[in-house]
Amino acid sequence: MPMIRMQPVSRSPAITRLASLSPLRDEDVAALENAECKARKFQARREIFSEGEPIPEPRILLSGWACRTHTLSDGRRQIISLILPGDLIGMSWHRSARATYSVTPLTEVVLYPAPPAYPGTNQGSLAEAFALSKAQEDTYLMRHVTRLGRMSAYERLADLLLEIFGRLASAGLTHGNSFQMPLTQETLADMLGLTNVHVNRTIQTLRHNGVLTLESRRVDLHDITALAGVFNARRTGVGTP
Amino acid sequence: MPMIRMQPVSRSPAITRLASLSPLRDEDVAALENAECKARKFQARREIFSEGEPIPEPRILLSGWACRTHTLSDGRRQIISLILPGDLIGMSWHRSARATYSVTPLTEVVLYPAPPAYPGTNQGSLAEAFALSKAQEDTYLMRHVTRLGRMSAYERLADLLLEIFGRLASAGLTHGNSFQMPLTQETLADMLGLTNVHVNRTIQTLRHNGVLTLESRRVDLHDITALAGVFNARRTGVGTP
DNA sequence: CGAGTACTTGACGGGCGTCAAATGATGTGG
DNA sequence: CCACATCATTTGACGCCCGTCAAGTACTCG
Repeated sequence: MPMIRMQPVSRSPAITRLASLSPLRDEDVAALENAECKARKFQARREIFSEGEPIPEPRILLSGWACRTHTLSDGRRQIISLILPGDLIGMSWHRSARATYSVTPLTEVVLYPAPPAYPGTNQGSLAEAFALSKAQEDTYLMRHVTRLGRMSAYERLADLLLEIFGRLASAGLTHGNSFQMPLTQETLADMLGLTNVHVNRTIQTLRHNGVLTLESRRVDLHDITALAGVFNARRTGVGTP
Repeated sequence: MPMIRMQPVSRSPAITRLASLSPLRDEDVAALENAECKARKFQARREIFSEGEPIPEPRILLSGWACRTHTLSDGRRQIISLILPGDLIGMSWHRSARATYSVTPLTEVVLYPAPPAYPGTNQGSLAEAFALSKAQEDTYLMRHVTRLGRMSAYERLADLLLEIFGRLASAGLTHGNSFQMPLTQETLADMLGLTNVHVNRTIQTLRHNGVLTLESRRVDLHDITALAGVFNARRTGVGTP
């Protein structure tokens, strides 16, 4: 039998995820793997950079989970977006702009500098992957707005878990219908605009309805296609109903 | 007395706003004014483009108000962001990406093509203004998430009006503490994740508390500095409290 | 002048916040 | 290896903010 050329299984989740956006050339993969020697580790809850500071050089999240947060003067905290392996940190439209959010690891994380393939400079496949990653990020942010503005607690949680599942799947971090989720219920509450108590009750309901299993930081979504159907956006495009 | 060189008062709000981001050279202003001959008018509520469609060429909003919206399959509608004079429409990280939102005029609007000064290609002041505009847009989107996730109806409304005031001010569209706001209470509700009924009650309370006057589409914020103080973000940057 | 749209107000109910406490998990030091 | 502190999860009681339903009042426009 002839040998079949396969994706190396050793490829990191971060690279898997970027390659899912735009098929990477060997040189791109090499550039990414090269940069990994400059990887740096950050502890959970120790802010990587904070609101008001200049945004540091663009980096890629190699492993672990992080988030962008915004905190009001009285301490209320809102998680703006999740940052998962393969996501970009600190790549913005304007280099010298100051951060209007903080980036905080939710677990121990490893970051490394993004190879210089900024979108627009050339049209290599890595630049394309970066551009698509940012475009996707915008989309998730907008979905998050809809989630917070127009969904019930029950829907918010289900919708968020679906998003996380999809994102982790593109990094090869899911197994069947399940994945590891290192978020406390308090963190989920800060994402979803709820309290930890109500997140807990909502999880109970989801469990009771057979939608998911959630134990020891592992989520199993029992019927992903059914769930996904519930949240499909209308695509009519004929003005307000 | 010697003549003093002044900004031409005839400058459009859109150009005023872009110039506030990065001081524009005469040639940039000329390019913008040139493009105005290709301006096109859109009626209120007639979608400019819709979710799922490819994003058309980048344009600038010259006059009127528009918004990005997302509609769930059961008709619930969320306004993702406001688009005001001088804002960019359809400029994204990835040209070929499809829209995950619709753009709808809230009033009659006039758009015209953005001169080809895409961020990154050159570092002219117009490209800088565009990049800063997009960065600002991201910031507003993130503030919107915090608003929806962590603020009461009363705070959401006050905070939104403050944002609108600031944005209109940079376009020269405010007069003292007041501005024209062509939004119905239903539209405000769709922005703030509330119902029109509750928006109405909340406005009553704001009026009663002497925070604002709002009649015949004109808003007057009575104490802007006091209001702004309430919503200042904490800037400690020393981890979670 | 009638129809449509936006604003206003009331009554009522439910989803979610708040407060409090119990139980379980995790980790740390002696 | 166990005592103990800390943190996360769970559950209950209670109340308020905001949604829902409904009706009535302005305002605009053909």
